Amino acid sequence: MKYLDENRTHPTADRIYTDLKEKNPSLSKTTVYNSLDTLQNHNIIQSITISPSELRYDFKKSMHHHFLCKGCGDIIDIELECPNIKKTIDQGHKVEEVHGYFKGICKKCMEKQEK
Amino acid sequence: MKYLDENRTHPTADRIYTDLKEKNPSLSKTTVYNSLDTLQNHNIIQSITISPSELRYDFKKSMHHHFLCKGCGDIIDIELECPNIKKTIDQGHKVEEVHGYFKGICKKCMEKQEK
DNA sequence: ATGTTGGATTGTATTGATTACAAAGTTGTA
DNA sequence: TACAACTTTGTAATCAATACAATCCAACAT
Repeated sequence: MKYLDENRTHPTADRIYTDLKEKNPSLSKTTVYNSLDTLQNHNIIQSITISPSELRYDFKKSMHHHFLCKGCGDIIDIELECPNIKKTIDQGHKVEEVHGYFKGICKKCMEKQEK
Repeated sequence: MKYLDENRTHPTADRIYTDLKEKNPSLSKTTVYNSLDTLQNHNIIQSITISPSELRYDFKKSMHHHFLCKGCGDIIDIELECPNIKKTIDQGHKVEEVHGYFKGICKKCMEKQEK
């Protein structure tokens, strides 16, 4: 939990495992997955299915969107509310999570390309 | 392509494979993945990363959002434009794809629960 | 201090979607 | 028919995530 609070980079479970293992060599991958599950069940973090084949984890704060750069793979927070969940609720569905993802090329990569 | 046009259920690659194999028993899974890749590169279909561990495929039409039911696993189209991509563009990123996902319990499952 | 009990941690084995790749099949053209 | 380019197939490999049994550890009772 501390790690996710200090690393707002939407890391994968594997990244978390590798980084934490440095300080705590006995750490097992299962423990990482277990802890992530627990934190998720308590609504402290959320998992992000923005990139295929792996989950990203994010400290839960105010509703925001994510931008995945196809160039460098970074995920950038976009502070943005979704203004029209209403329509979904009107159709009779119960909305528990809202995810907004954009994909493209981030500012940094755009600038690199121009050189 | 025809299959996806006729089955707007956001199927997995495996579902497509199983269904098409009935009419064409020699079909290989690799062919399905290859074809999906090709269609995707030509911007005819899109892949949806709404559920962890598997990709869903969707015929590309006007921008719309998706609702994943945690009860039955169905994915429902929500006809909804995202009104504020602008903010992301303003920050200097180049937006190529927009994905809006809601998760919760769909109308059908809600009604079942009430019984 | 010793024993015991329940929950956390670990490591290994398994699953399942996707990709890699080489072999076999197919099509068009000269 | 013969050749080249492309598609399709099947098997093996990859890799994130899960299952599960064995081990560890802290708190508490004896």
